[in-house]
Amino acid sequence: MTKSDTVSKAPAQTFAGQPLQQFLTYRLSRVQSKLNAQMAKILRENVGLTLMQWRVIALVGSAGQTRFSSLVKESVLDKGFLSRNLKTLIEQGFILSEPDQNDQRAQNLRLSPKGQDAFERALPITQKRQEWLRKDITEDELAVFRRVLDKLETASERQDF
Amino acid sequence: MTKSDTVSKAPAQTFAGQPLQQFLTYRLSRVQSKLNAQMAKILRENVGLTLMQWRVIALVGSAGQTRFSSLVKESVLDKGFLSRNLKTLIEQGFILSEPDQNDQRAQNLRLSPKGQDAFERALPITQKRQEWLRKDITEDELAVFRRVLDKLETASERQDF
DNA sequence: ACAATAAAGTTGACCAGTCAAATAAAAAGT
DNA sequence: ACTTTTTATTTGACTGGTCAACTTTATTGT
Repeated sequence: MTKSDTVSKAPAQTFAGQPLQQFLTYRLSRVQSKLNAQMAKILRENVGLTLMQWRVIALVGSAGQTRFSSLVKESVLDKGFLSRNLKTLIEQGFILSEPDQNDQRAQNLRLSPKGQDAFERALPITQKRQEWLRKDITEDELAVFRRVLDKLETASERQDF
Repeated sequence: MTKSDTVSKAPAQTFAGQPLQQFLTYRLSRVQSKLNAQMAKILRENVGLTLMQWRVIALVGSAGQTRFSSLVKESVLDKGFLSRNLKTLIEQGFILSEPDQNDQRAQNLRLSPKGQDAFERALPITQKRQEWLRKDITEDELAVFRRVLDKLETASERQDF
């Protein structure tokens, strides 16, 4: 219709000789960002949480009583990142922080009732979504998928390119 | 040794019922960031380019003479992102920008000799690395991998969760 | 007991990315 | 010819995320 219904060559293929790297980088990040976007939407609509809020709440919720440093170790999140997000969640009343008796540096973290409630409402939804995502993927496919990711990860760690 | 040799449960598994979402999100982003980091390193050491410089140079280089707007369409990059990066690459002398004769809004872009040189030096390296990455992955595995990504992407686009 | 070191958290600075608003020129409609 | 709409590009503002420096409190070594 529009005059600039531009020629539209095969979009990604235009790119000279980079099919795999192209494919990998591009697809990986695209899929990931779509998964995140969807998850964010689901959480927003069903529980009223942002992805980030959920991440941290899930972390604390499934750990029970923890300390900041344990979270940093268990999750793979950055200290700074976690610290800031935790702070806003505490301000928002999802998480309670109490100074540790024995160690004045440390703070003990746990969900507030409000946080616990959010956690309990979100959890089954995330599980349901998980099953939903998986339902079209066979065990075999998933196994291969994991294996390829492993191989890629391993390769990407090697120095001897 | 230390008194706070904290109990250290199985690290990732601690996380309640999220294996897949966990797995997907976490693994995907990890693999991706490792691939990027490695690529960045290779480019830095062998060609002296940053990943970002390379991305844009590769884009312009394989397109030949283009316009900004075409790049935006072909790549999936954000306008703003591209505009800024292009600007710095022009300042750095990798890319030449000439106003279009017919359309005063548009600029024609192409690699400068310096940019062309960088492109030609980087290209074979990226291809070599690509083969290197692939060498442990069979055709079948790759096919499944793609298929799973497709399925995930499709699922992540659906609204009817 | 006391200096050196390490651990817990916080903060500041910074880069990548996304989105939306702004500017400016061209094309279309009347 | 003149207003409206579209297209091209830039800029600003904001989020997510990483890194490193910094403060405070414990721990360790002497």
